[in-house]
Amino acid sequence: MEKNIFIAFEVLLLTTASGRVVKPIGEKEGFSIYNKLYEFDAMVFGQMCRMVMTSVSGHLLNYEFVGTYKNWQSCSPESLFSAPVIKSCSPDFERIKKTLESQCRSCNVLIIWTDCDREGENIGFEIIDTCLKIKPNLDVYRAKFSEITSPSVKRAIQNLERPNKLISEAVDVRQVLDLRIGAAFTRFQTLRLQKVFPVLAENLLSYGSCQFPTLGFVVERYLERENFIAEPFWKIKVTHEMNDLVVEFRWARDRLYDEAICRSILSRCQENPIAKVEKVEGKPKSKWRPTPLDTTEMEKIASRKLKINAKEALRIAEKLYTQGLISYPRTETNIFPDSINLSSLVELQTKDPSWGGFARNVLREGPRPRQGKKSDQSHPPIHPILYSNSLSGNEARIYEFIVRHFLACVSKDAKGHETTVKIDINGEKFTASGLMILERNYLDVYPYENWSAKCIHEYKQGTTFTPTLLDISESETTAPNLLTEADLISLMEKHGIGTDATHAEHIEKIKIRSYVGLENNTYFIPSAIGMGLVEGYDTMGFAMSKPHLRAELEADLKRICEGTKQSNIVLQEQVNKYKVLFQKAKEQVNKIDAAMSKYMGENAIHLADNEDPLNVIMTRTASVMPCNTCGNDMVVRKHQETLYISCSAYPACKNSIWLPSKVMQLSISEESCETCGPNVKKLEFKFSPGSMAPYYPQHYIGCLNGCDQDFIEMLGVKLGQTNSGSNPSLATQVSYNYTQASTSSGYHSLSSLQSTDTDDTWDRGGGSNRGQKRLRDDNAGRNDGDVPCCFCNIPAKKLVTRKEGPNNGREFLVCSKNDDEKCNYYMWADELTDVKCYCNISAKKLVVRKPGPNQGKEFYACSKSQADKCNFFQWKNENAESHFSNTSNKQDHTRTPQQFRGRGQNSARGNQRKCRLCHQPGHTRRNCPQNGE
DNA sequence: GCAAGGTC
Repeated sequence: MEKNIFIAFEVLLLTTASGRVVKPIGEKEGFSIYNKLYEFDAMVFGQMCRMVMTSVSGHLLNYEFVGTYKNWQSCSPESLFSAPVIKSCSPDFERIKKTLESQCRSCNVLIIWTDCDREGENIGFEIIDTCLKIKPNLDVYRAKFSEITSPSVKRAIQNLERPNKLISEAVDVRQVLDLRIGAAFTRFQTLRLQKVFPVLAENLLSYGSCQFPTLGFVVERYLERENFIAEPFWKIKVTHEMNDLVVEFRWARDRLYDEAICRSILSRCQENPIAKVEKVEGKPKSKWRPTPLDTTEMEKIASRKLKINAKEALRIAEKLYTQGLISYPRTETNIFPDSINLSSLVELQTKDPSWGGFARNVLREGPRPRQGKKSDQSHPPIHPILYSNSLSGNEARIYEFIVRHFLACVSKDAKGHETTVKIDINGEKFTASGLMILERNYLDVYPYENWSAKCIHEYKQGTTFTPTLLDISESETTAPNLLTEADLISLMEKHGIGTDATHAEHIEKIKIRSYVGLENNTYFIPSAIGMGLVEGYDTMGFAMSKPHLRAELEADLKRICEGTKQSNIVLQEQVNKYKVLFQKAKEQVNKIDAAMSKYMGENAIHLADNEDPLNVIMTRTASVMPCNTCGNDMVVRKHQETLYISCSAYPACKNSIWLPSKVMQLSISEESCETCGPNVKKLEFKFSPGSMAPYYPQHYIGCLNGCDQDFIEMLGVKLGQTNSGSNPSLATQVSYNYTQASTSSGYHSLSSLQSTDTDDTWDRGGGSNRGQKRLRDDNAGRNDGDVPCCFCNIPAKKLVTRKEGPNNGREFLVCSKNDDEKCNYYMWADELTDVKCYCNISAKKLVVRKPGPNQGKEFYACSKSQADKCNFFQWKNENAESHFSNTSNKQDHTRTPQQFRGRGQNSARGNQRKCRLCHQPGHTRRNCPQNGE
């Protein structure tokens, strides 16, 4: 084998280069139980290669705000337009990422097989970025396929391309914009309206670039209907009754909106009310079978005909897909590729008592699919894969519909014969038509459509007859119907709002948010909240609820893909555009209040400026000065009783200035520092009595940017990293880095952590430790119990199990950070040991359970989860010196755990002996814990 | 507590 090729799929598929699904040489578990690994050999680049294949499940990484920007109360919504965002892996996807990281080590080439659309390209780059971090010299290719069939896969592997960064960048732009705009406007309108209308206190009033236009469609149709003025119109009605059959003729002028003219035409007809048959025409007429089924069509028909809403229909289809009964349900394709074996799929259905006979007929004639015009280049139309007769309820109904639709679209159009009769009554023309159905064909298997025959008399050209009725009829125009779910999906598709996979979600979202409701369980009607929001922004002159904002972005994204516009420029322009809209919306927020008030029938509470929740946040999160590390705002914060000034990008940036306990109050003054410039605000301090030198007043207004050296020294803030001020020696930033906080033993006392707020507990550093916050060494080893560090390398928190059961009362340790920041460290206190693993955390003690010579013997191993743990292993009664059975390798004995770890990585190249049984270093097969012999 | 996009 020359090369190892690592392929990553967006959805799982096992093929060889020839495209045949094969029995893999090896199937092994990755870290994620849902994303397996397969190994097989295939010919690539003219040589036989060992392929390792796995899948990811959609996006691996997600943009999110960091630190204080996640918190609604800690930053202004407006700051979200420029707040730092990071792309990170959510916990659910960590295992998939780990599989990629571990597998790519042994590969030379990476081939991306994600869907060949924009999102797929972006997912591809998430995989690439993940793997290149581990193995920078991987050669990366992109397989481009038009569908997942044997010839297409074969063609793709023989014509590998390079991944397209531009396409991926366009998706990044969309992601960042959706996040910034969605979060900023959601927080803005939620915070404001909850305060102004207490009745909304529990409502989340979200804004999103897809959900809002979706709401807009509903409101627009509702208003069209409300504002509709009916207009009367008149028609001339002609019927001809004979042998109990009434034939109705249509007027060639259809309708007239002027009664007088219509009546005068009628009078003329009545002067000589004889109908002359001018033409009788007969021609074949077909009713076309449906095109192969794509997602939106499935949702629309399910909603219209089965009365199962789009969200539920898609959920059921996904379930049928995971059961292997139908093909992938999220597809925009309505064309069957030539290579798909339709006969065998039809064959599977021949055993069914209801549609089996029809399927046999199709087989006899040979399946002939009617082809549509859409292709997503990835997935075939939705079709049954296996036969099932054991489903029930809506699952059975959706499955039956998919089967019937499939059989219908590969059968034949219905055929009929249409007769059209044209008559003349004293100069006015009328027509009537009849329909005879000759062959029902697909209609026999497709009850979701019908075709009615229409009878007509036998007329002969040149003959005459006297109409039974010749009169005028009056009607009026009717308002358009409210939108059904199927109408809404059609509008979303037409205007490019959402994707096939998300239409149903956006509709569901506006229902959950109480922006819309359903009338007669069928027609969408906007709620007071929905009306108020849309009209509020409309009165400002913004088309927030119209689809064209999204359409403009789509056009720009296309330019990025084509290389005619740079992604950073598009992002900047779009962010600026929405930021201006946001600022205007904030200025005119009263208009939203007024519109909401109008529809909700509630008075808006008038808020003074200092009561406006947005202003309150602004005051609290006002910038003291720019951070000298990252440029974001430094803001005043408080931890328990201790005031400090920290970078708003925490934890991405940990720059902070902790103030001593003698600072009792701190506020930002209106005044900027004359020396440091307009962006640096002076601070108003109030000190505890007698805590400062006599010449400092108890109230003092000063700058902490570095220009006021006397004050900084008096305050007791140690000088740290140089600020960007004029005098580098006057810097004030003190960086507290928890990872530096370990004592020599690596253990901290719980009591020392709890007392961090008192100034004396901390050694603010000096000399080589300048700028680093350290715990005093004498805190280690106190009687109240040493505690180990968690994965964040800060002392863990000890808790007691309260849940009833065998562990009730047992102590355990977890990360001491807040819920949204804490790591997943978990350890029983009674399993704590002094031994540290390669991760430099306390190892746990375990017992060999496997029967054999080692059964009952105790050993130490990494305490992290299976997915995260290192290779550390040590028998309990052997000291660190005996880790390695290779005694000639003396220098290893003095290595630190970190060095061992480095060594462990080298060992992949064969420098270090590993156990032949479990392939872990540090012991031999003879004393391996897995050795049951 | 926020978006939209993948997907299991």
